Amino acid sequence: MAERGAAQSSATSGESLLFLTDEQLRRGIEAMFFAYRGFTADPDRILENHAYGRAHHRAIHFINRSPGTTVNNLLAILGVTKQSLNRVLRTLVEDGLVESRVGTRDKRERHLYLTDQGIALERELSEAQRTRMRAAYRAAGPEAVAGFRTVLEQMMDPELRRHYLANTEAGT
Amino acid sequence: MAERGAAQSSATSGESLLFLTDEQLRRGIEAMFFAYRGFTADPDRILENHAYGRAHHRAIHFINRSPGTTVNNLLAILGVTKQSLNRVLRTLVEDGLVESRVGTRDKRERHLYLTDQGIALERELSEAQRTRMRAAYRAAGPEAVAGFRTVLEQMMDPELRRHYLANTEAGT
DNA sequence: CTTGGAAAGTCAACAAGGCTGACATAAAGT
DNA sequence: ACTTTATGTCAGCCTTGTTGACTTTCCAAG
Repeated sequence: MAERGAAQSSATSGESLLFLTDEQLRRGIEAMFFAYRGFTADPDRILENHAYGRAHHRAIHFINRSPGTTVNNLLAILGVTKQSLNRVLRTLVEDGLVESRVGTRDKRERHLYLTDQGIALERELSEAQRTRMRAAYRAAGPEAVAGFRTVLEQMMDPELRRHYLANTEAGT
Repeated sequence: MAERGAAQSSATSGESLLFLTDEQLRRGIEAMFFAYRGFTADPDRILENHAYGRAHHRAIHFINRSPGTTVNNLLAILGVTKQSLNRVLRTLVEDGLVESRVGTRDKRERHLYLTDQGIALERELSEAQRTRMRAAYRAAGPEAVAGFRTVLEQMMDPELRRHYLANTEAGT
């Protein structure tokens, strides 16, 4: 009962729009919630042993993706304040996981690189995450994976979608 | 360069396993990251106006999904400590969005219900979230949506998958 | 060459929302 | 009667986000 809204138009159109009912949308919302929990669970466990948090993981991930990226660029991707990011970067630099090099062209900029130690932690974290993702992909099959990626891309803010698409092959 | 691991077996097997390469997995990981940001962006904006946070949203969502649910049940779904959840529930009850009724069969239990005011906020939040999800679903199409849901379900911890599957039609 | 503004860093203070540990109460179960 | 379960609460801690103010560095335009 009480399934209003988009569901109604399914009779209007030729094709079935049942996948747009509020009920189906609610299912999708909960799927995102529960899946994201699984998505972060493995890295979170590893980070505990290193006295780091999810914020450190994010920084490490994107520095690894685009070595030499600037702080400003990272800020745009992560969407936090520079104070927040700086606190995380400082501990990573102090602990010898990240190197911050003054820019050659523009010496105001700091270019960020993972050290060997940083690379090691990145591997540990991303391998755990990939293992879960790989199992999910394998179980779901290639067509499901294509749909998965399509829907996720559509859910992004346009601003962030740029960052997602930006590294199709080059950045690594 | 340097695309090792699962990619290799693509030649071994008959079907293409290119969707299991580390590069494709990394893309999926970033898709989850950026999409989840979009997923929470709209409700977060609304919550700010009401001086609530994401934790309140989660509680409201699952109480709405399963009216009369107990505190213990909510704890299992949300995966936080009772102290953490209690802090959130207390403010929601004080503000008149949630009603906590002593159980009839077992008087130790508290059954949680949204008040009219709580229902109003839930609508506002979920409608914002559904609007984005609906746009993404519509743009991606039904087959992509099916794949999306399949992969997400595979990514969940088995324990949480139970809660996801538990309310196929009944709970609402 | 000076000056305006951008990029980056820092300090202080605060809030949300996690956590642990300890303890209280009521009710159910044995 | 005793134990276990469900819930609530107090105190204190941590991470990670926030704002605001301020400094340093340095490019670039006047």
